[in-house]
Amino acid sequence: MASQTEENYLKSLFNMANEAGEVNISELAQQMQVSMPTVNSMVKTLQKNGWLIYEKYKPVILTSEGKKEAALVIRKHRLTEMFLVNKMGFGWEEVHEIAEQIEHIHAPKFFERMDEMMGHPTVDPHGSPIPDKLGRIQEVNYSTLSQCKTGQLVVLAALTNSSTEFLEFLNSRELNLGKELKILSKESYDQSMVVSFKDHASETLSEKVCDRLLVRVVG
Amino acid sequence: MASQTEENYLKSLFNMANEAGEVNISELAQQMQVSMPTVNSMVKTLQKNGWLIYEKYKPVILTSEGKKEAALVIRKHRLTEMFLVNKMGFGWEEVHEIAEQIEHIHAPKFFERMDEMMGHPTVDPHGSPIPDKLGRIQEVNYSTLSQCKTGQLVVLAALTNSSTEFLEFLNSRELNLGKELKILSKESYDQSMVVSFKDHASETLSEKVCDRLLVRVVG
DNA sequence: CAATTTTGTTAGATAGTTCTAACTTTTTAC
DNA sequence: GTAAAAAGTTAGAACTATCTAACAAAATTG
Repeated sequence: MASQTEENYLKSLFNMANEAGEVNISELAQQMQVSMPTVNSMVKTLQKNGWLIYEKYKPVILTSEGKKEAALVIRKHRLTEMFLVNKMGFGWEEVHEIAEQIEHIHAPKFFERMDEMMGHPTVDPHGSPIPDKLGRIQEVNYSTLSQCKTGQLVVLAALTNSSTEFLEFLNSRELNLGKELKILSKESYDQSMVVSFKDHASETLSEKVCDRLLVRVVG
Repeated sequence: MASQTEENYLKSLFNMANEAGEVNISELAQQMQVSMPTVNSMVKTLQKNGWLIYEKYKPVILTSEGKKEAALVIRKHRLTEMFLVNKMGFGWEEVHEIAEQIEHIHAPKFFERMDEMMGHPTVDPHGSPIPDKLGRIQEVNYSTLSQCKTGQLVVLAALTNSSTEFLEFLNSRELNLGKELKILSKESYDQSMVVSFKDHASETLSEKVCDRLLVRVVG
């Protein structure tokens, strides 16, 4: 069984892996907010425990067991976030830090019960997919709002970034998942976009914001 | 802030303290399932951090800060147990191990929300009092069923032991908190008691069981 | 391609929590 | 009131997760 620290490394590795499934030591050190020697010794431990493959001066690669373990921690995290929002009344901007702790609880029944109570949700409050009990994650590919064209009708489905500040920004504009947006125009100078809500006035969104909004095109 | 290990020591110390508030090193070692040298070094740490008073070869005594810290961990434990039973449908025999982990979560809002959702409960599913936000614990003094006399009418209010096995025994007899029992007789040979339930046949309970049932006398 | 920068490794140290072995103090019991 | 038992302490070690300093390899860049 992975320690809490190991679980956090696995989670980061899972989230950072590129197409080749590789992650550099320095990237991981930055992500984990520890020094490179710390990562160096930890990847040796993780390799010893079978979670990843590591060779001197090479990027690390998760094994399939490592990926599964990581996905199961992410499952606990995302189920918890969903539970906190749907069953306990928290805002989507409040749940990350709490879930960051609860994801390390070893109590299968507890997470099973959450899952049942919510009717087996497939995404968390930020639209990220919840891996299944076997650690399989169903990838959905949304477009960023930036990639959409003027005139398109889209539904806000997920976020590429879920920082508290961004979530609070979205709250202030009443931009929540499921919101239908019509793209009125795109400013070629700064890539900002003007969108209208179903029943509201129109709103201008900066490129930075548009890059972080994942949408499903519906018309 | 106390570490998870420190919190566990404080909790045990709080629960084990006698009238004088004293706990021996060997008792604590047994309770915590570690060696005496481990306890010795940990009580030095706990003293350094202001949680208790310790002198060589003397029993240890919690400071008021130590008591408060312990009570707040116990509060989180008991609120969690109550939440698991009342809001998530767990049985009272299933919740201890889960609460044992969740009690170490640092997220005041999370426990506040549980407390609110349950309408500020004062006891946990086993009848133990839930300390308030300031760590104050309201002591109630029930009698054990053993101490009661033939003919008395009592209500099951709490337990002196909440082991899974005992709770499963109580489940098998449909003995839950709030149950009204009439004491029909007491066997002087082995101190076993015959009680009748409101709407059931009578049942014989051994001394061991009667010692572990805390009741409120109602008639 | 050689110099510099970036990335990664090794060595050695620290802090927390635990252990065993050996020793000391306190308590118990004849 | 001494001898044995129980309780407690010290010393020294291990393991996990971290650090800094120093060095080495790989990548970048003029």
